[in-house]
Amino acid sequence: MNDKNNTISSLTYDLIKKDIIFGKLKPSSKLKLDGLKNNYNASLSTIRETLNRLASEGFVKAEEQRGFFVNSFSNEDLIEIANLRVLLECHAIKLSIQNGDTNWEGNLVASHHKLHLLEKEMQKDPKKNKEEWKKFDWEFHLALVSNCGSKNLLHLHSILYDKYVRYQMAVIEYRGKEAEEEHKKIFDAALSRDAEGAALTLETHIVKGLEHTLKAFK
Amino acid sequence: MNDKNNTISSLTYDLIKKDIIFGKLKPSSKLKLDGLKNNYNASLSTIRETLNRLASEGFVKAEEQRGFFVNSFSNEDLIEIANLRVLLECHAIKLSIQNGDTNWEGNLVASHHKLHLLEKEMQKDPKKNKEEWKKFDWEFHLALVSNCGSKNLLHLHSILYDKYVRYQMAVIEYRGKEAEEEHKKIFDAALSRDAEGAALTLETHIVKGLEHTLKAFK
DNA sequence: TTTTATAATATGTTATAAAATAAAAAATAT
DNA sequence: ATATTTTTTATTTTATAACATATTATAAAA
Repeated sequence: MNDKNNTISSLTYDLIKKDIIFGKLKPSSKLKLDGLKNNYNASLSTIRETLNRLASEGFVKAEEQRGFFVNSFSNEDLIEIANLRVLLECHAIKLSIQNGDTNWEGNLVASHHKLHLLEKEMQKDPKKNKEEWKKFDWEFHLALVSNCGSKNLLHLHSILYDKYVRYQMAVIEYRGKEAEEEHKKIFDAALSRDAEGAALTLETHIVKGLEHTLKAFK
Repeated sequence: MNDKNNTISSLTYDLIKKDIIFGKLKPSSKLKLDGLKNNYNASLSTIRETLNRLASEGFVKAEEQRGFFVNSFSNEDLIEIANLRVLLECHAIKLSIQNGDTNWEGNLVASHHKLHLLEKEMQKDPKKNKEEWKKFDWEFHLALVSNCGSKNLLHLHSILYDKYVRYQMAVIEYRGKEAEEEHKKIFDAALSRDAEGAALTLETHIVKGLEHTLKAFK
């Protein structure tokens, strides 16, 4: 998401997207234009613009003449998203590590450190601060792939990440220590420029997360 | 693109997208709201909705307070798109072949046959009917991957295909006999359920197309 | 080159109308 | 009497137009 919101449109977009990802707007629920108009303080056209954008990214489903709905949850969808994330993110991390420079490395160290600190806190208080966790987890995963050299790839990846995380946010339990160790392993492999190793660990990381979320849904 | 256009919005979307892909709306050109409003017979809000959708798919670039532009061409962008297409389409074709059933096979035979007929015509008259060629080429490539079992993957693939083809459409020369033979090879491999072989030939097919387009741009 | 004035354009809201869908009520058949 | 269909009513989406404001682009002057 953009740091600055110069326009009401981009602000509304960020707000609604966030509310979808964090479950304030529930899966499958109807997004009534008039309601949104009031809740987000924007005009009808602005709301429609926003929903159209979110629909083409796949957070919202647009049914012609019937309106907009928050995209529903399903096991198949989650599995698809996780698999795609594996495909793209593992590809990207390999490229990124191969191209990696000092700047990239510095950024990576910083983001892992911040994530690590938060994860330690979360082991005391597991349901604390989902938003903050999402931010740091994202920044770490972004740092890993940021040097892949493909804007198109990074863009697709960021959307898939958000879709994946929406499912995670719907689950109560934090995966905890296990995920933390995986992060550390990926981090170490990346620093030692072990592209294959990093990609493999990243894959298990995502797949384990998938399994954890699937289990919680059943 | 949708078969039916129940709403002005979806019609306008199809028309503008088509005009971008086939170069009627030139890369980097400004998309003035008032102009589009008149050319596509839609209201301002409808035009803005459309452009927002196209922007989040990456056909249009939205610059806040400055308006909308047709996404520009660059070698890097084309290379990124081709590489992503390889990554996704080769992954999808392998899954699709593994899952392939009779229905899939029938559809594949039909679409390859139609493409083949058109390609023979195009060898006589190479710059004929780009739109039709795009349609049949798309239907063949879609048939190949259609059984991959992932809606999310198919959706991403369709967008990448369109982006890739936009570059191809900007090039005068048709690649001809070479591309035709590659299609045949992919087709044969798919029918004999040789997933790896099909994926490898598909990769060369896309990469050769990339090289051809890059050469034409220089 | 910088500043100022003007024109053009994008952004945003409101009001309004038409078309389609959804919900409720009435009528028909089982 | 219950279930199903049809009709009516209400709600909602889609679409346009008119309008106000803010920003950017252009041209002229300092």
